[in-house]
Amino acid sequence: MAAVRLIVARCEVRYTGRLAALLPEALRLLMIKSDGSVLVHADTGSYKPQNWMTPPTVIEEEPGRMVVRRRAGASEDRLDIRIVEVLSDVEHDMGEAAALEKEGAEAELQELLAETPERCGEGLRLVKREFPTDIGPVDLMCLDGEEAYVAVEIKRVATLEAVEQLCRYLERIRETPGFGGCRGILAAQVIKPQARRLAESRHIHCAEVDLAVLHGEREPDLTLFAA
Amino acid sequence: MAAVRLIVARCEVRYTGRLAALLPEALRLLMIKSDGSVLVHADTGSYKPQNWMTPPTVIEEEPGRMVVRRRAGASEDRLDIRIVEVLSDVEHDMGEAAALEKEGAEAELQELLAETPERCGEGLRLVKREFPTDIGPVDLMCLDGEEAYVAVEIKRVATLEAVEQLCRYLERIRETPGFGGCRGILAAQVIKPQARRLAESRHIHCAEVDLAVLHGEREPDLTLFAA
DNA sequence: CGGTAGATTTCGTGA
DNA sequence: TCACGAAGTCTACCG
Repeated sequence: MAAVRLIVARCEVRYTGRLAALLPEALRLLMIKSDGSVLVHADTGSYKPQNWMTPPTVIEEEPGRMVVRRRAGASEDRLDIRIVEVLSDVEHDMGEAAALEKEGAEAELQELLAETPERCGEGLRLVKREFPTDIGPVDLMCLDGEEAYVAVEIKRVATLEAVEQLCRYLERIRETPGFGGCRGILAAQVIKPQARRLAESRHIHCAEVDLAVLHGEREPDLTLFAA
Repeated sequence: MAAVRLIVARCEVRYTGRLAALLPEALRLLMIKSDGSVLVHADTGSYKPQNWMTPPTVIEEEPGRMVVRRRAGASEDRLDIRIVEVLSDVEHDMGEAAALEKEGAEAELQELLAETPERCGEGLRLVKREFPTDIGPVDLMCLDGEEAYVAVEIKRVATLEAVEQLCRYLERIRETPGFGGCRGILAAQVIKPQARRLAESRHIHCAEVDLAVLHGEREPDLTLFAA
């Protein structure tokens, strides 16, 4: 049954599991979803609940008290809600909800750069997307004008981590016969200054790419949502 | 005014900003908090809203439509909500909500290990917490029984990243006069197998620490929540 | 089920 | 304000 239950109550919420957390007594909003999720929201603190339990859960309810348990191996996670006063308690049937359609995440950036790899570096042409190594796939494997391999790591925002990730891959790739001279390129919409410095000190080229420009170069009717 | 407005409505939600996302028409729960946050929840998909806008926001409302805007430099983020049918629209005053008190996060682990550094390695004694390097502070700097420096990186869960973070620090520390022989130790409640392998291949010692044991060794009345 | 990487990450802290 | 690192991260994907 696809429904959401909303309770506005004065309550105290205690979480024990990976850590211990106490939410002192106050008016709060409890949201209980049909998949067993329990969210405790306040009137501020957007997006993230103050306290919560992700499914699968077992919910025990008695007057003045609600206990939400989650079984995941040895460590028992639980949410103890001590309810002092209930101001509202309603349930809404929600029916089916279609999935979210997204456009513009890293996956799309990779798609666009696979179409025009020269945006990452002059003369580049694509060899393979998701080029496999034994520790995971590199986003793009290309060849440059001098027939040398170039591994491209793509990020929406490139941080130090991205540089490290690319270096891990390069380490492995260069051990592969024929790939000894493989270069690395970090391509991202935004490259953080520290990431750029580390990349340059490791002889990794940085390419900041503009999504709008990339979009302008492809067929307009390929975009998900027309204007 | 500390209040939360809850709307159950059949609606379509479109986000444009860092990416474009479309949520097709369906029954959804809209939560509007007093700080301007707008959350769109479905009956499943716990914790995370399907669509949202973080404060500060400007909300325009007219029959059948709600537009939430956020100004942050050049890129205009906006949430367009086309409302077909409103099933419920209520507002709840929430009063003040005290902050969450936490215990058991990485900060506490660092505190406990600073008190008993020998838990990370035999004969260790603390020199300094948050020992500075030019790329950021190392969690603990210690001396071992042979008067050699040891840098300790503390994590709740240690992944590959943690190893690389520690390696970055060690690189810098060892360039400092007097610290040329500085060793590294990775201390965590949980060390992922791959992280352990990488650490060992880089001659970094791994120490899995038990929070309960550490707790048992300190003054009982220092704990946040008594039993 | 465990591990890795992405996220409109969000959130806090320190410079 | 900006940048970095933690998070009960959560979530999707791949083995």
